[in-house]
Amino acid sequence: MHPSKSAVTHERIIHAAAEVLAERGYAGTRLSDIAERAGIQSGSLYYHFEDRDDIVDQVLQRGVRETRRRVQEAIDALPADADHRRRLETAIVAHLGVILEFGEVSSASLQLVRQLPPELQQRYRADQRRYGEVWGELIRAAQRDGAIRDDIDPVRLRLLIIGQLNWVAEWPRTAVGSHDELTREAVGLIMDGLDRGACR
Amino acid sequence: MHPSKSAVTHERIIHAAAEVLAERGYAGTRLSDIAERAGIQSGSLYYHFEDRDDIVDQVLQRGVRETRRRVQEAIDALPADADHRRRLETAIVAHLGVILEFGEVSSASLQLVRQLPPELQQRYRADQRRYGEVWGELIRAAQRDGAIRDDIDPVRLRLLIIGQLNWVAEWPRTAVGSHDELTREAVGLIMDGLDRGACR
DNA sequence: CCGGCTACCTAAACTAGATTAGAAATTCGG
DNA sequence: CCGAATTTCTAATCTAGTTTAGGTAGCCGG
Repeated sequence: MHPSKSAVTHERIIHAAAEVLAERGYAGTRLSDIAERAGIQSGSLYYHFEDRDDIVDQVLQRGVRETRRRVQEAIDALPADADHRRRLETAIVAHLGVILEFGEVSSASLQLVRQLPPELQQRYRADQRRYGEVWGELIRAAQRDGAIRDDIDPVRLRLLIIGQLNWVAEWPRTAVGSHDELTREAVGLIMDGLDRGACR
Repeated sequence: MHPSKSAVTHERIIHAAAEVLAERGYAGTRLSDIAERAGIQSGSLYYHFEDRDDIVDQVLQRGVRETRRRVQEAIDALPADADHRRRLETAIVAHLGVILEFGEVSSASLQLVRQLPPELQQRYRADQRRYGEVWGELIRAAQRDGAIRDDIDPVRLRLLIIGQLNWVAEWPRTAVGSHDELTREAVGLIMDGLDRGACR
């Protein structure tokens, strides 16, 4: 089965919308902008989507879900006996990977929440919470077994880490540089900050 | 001299606008919302400001400048012989302090840049760069003297740290908790991550 | 108590953008 | 190549929000 023409266009629209959302914010995103980047007329968007919010909704949903999927996958791919620090490090690399790869989409979905009308916001928070849980597990387990310092509230620790990674999506492209190098640096900064007393 | 009535209102508007901006983003910020929170009629805004963008501009400008001022002040207040780590730590505390205290304004000014029309964006970037320089100095000096690890590019290091702090403005209020505690935790996380090899 | 200045209000004009209805074009199985 | 289904376009409508123009109320020095 070939992807129907409609499916292809649908995809193109989602991608275009993600870019515009990241650039302009929720309210600043005009259908005409999306349409232009997708190479169609703005009226034509209504063939593929209910309305403006439907587009936004799908973009955001895809953002979190994709991120969660990738992080979960990366963790599951570890050998069963991988220790806590290794698991955390893997999650960090995966999360940052998504941000670097899908800068627009992920930063859009991460950062736009507050701007959304309550209706959209609510549906979206559920997904976000589910993703937070993945990290919550990792961190609590690591603290419980003494693999990382436990003098930081686990929730705040999660937010501090994820926030640091998320902000990378805001960087000017020139600062990002090599993805590998940045990843190495970010992991180093975070992990050594997690190290509790012990020397390397 | 008493602050003129106009000055007071002006202030109230700026504050109201900052809140709305943080909530709704640049394009989502309606004059009517600002007016409502400031307790006046939306047409009356034009007595105090040129136009919509003028309001936005002043909010953002105040955001960065106030942040820079406070951080700079905190550093200058240190004894002349304070070491590099102490200086960095002070900057972190000060920056986070602004975010916690002026959540709306600072998060607005930090996060909205990309959404702005080019005109506003440019004027704003200049201020932001100047603030970046304050940190740039601190970090480069610390690395030069071996006070912190130098295997992370100084620019990226600055962005990683500031970004982590900035994201706190995005947190749900419930997660923030005690300001002192959060500050302690954040400083700990960052500083120990900066420590290279040495044991505590 | 008057005139003028400051701070604000009201309502109407203007504009940009979302949405809709219906027509045109494209695709594709037969 | 035909015609139905799919996909896209066009132009008009509707709405929300910014801006403008002109008016009004309070305040203050004389």
